[in-house]
Amino acid sequence: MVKPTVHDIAREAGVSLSTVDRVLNGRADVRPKNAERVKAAVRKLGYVRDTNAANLAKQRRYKFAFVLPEGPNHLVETIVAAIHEATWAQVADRTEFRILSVNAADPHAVVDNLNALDLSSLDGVAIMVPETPQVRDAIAHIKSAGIYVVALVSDLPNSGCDYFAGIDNFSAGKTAGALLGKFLRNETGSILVVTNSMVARDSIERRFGLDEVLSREFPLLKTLPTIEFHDDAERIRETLGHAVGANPDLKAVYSMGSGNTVMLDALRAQSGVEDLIVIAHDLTAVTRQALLDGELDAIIAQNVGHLVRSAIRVLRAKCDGADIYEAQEKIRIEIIMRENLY
Amino acid sequence: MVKPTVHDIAREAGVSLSTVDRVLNGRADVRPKNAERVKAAVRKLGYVRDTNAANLAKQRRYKFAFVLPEGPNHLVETIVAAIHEATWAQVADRTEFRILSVNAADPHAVVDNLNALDLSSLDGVAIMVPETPQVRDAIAHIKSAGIYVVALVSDLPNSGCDYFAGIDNFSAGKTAGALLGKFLRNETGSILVVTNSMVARDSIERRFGLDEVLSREFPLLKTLPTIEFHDDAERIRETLGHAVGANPDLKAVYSMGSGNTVMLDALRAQSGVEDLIVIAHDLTAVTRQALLDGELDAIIAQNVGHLVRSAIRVLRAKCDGADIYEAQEKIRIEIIMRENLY
DNA sequence: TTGTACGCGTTATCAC
DNA sequence: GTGATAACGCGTACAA
Repeated sequence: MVKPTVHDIAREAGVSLSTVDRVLNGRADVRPKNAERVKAAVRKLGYVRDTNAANLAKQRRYKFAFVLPEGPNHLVETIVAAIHEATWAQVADRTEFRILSVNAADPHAVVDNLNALDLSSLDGVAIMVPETPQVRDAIAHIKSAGIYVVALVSDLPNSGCDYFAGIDNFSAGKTAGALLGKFLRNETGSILVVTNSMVARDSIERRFGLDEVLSREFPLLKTLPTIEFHDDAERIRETLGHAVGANPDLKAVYSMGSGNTVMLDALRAQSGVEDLIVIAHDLTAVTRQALLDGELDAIIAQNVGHLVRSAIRVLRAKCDGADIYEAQEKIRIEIIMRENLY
Repeated sequence: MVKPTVHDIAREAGVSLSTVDRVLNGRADVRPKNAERVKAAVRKLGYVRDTNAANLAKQRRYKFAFVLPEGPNHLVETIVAAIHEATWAQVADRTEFRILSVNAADPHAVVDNLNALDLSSLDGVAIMVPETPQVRDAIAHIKSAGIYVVALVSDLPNSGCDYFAGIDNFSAGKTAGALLGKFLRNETGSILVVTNSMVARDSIERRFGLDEVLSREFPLLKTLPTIEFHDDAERIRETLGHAVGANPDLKAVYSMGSGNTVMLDALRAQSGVEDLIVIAHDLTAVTRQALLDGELDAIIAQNVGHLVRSAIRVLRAKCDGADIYEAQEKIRIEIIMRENLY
């Protein structure tokens, strides 16, 4: 039992190769009778297209773009590194990438960049920006050109994307909560929650998840209001000092998003915090080192290499009209401690 | 800048296509001078063989075998499921699998099965059995037939395998230790360590890792001697009862390997263990449910789907003489709680 | 609708 | 040893 080819289909259906091709790819009108015979032959022989042979014949090149937030951001840097690394891997075969840096904080700049994409030379885009009405419109425009769109890291639930590659941030927050709860079992105290900015929906969702778990399962622990420090090192330092002073029962710090560097700096400069449990998000050079040094107790992360490869595979699958192998593409919420650091 | 083809190489080197082919595939003797010119052209143009086109031309079929322990074992069942699932994925393109169940506890049976493999119709094997001198010899025999061998789940460090797909069990034990230590921070007490059998090197390595971390970082916690219960539900029940009675300071149970079902059953039947921290290995139907029910606090696992796909990719890369994309193939030690269960 | 050249690397002939 | 040539596998695309 060998795999049937288009030739087998043509013979079985009693038509020419080209007719088979037209039916399979919907290129032009085929007499209904013939079309039906082709489809019957496909079913009967169990034909499945050999994507590699097709790509060879078509000299197919997949052209994808990544739209990422600009500015100093460790997570984005690891994503860029992963894209470059993937270039050498099997997943990126016949694939070329363009990386676009946009000022994610400025919706207009984002939209301008999205609209400036040369849609005629593009098959798919992976986008990592916050969802705004303007972004939604820009994505609708991109999609109307027949280009596939994948949301990366941050979901864009109302933009009609073809896929979301990333973790469920609500669950990520719940994971942090469960971890804090178990690390502090039987203890009473408060938890300081910090983030760079609550504008990103990620942080909001994580905060919800955190509170949900803590209030339901660990009522002895109290979360303090979220502190946003907007890239202001001074501010986080002051806030931390104040929080330590005002909350003698402070037991932990949860850093929900970017800005781990300043948070860790502030922690180092502060006295009386040696026993604090500290949990942060994202595995980067900074958090990795902090984990090794014992400054962080655990990191909640998503595997960035996997994330990028997954986005690429999904975009390719969409282009090929192929099924997505869900089990492989699922991005997991990872808990990383010093001992299982990779 | 397009990808160079064999034709480009021939032109650049000033030789014929046939000579290029002879050099690239080592088919026949080529005058050293010409061979060098071909190699220089390959380097200069950055030629990389298009594996897909080559496989198409060769009508390549990869034939792999998985050798797995027989008998009731949830981990193995999930591996088998993952193999079947991978059959439908891109990684398994042009690939066919044979699954061999062997009585892993009987070295002779294992070797008989390995020796019974039809080496002439095989390109690679993934093997999951304990290492014994007999197994080592059998693997040497397989390798001498030019077949690639990957150790799966359990490393076979002295058998000259081409690769090990699995986690470092020493680190896995350390991870469990760190988790227990942090879950029980500031507490004094003892930890019950159970496994089905300490014969498997996995359990031994995990135990070492556990003790290493606990003794170095969490001296307040004491580990009890490992209890092996050899598939004996009665035994684990008795042992647990005894341990609870003899150690009023018992704080946690760590299940190092297979046999989670009986361990959990015993725990359910035992009174006075509601506050115990329980950590187990491997994500299976049983441990998943126990996690959801709150009977387990955390699971240390490896992603079985990833493990299987990785073994397949590595075997294929070996067959193709291609590089292995290490970052993708690394199997991570996962910490799974109810909140980040997938 | 059909025929056939094409893309890529491989394999086999037959000549020099 | 080396070169020229053709056929092959698969799906595609353009001329006829």
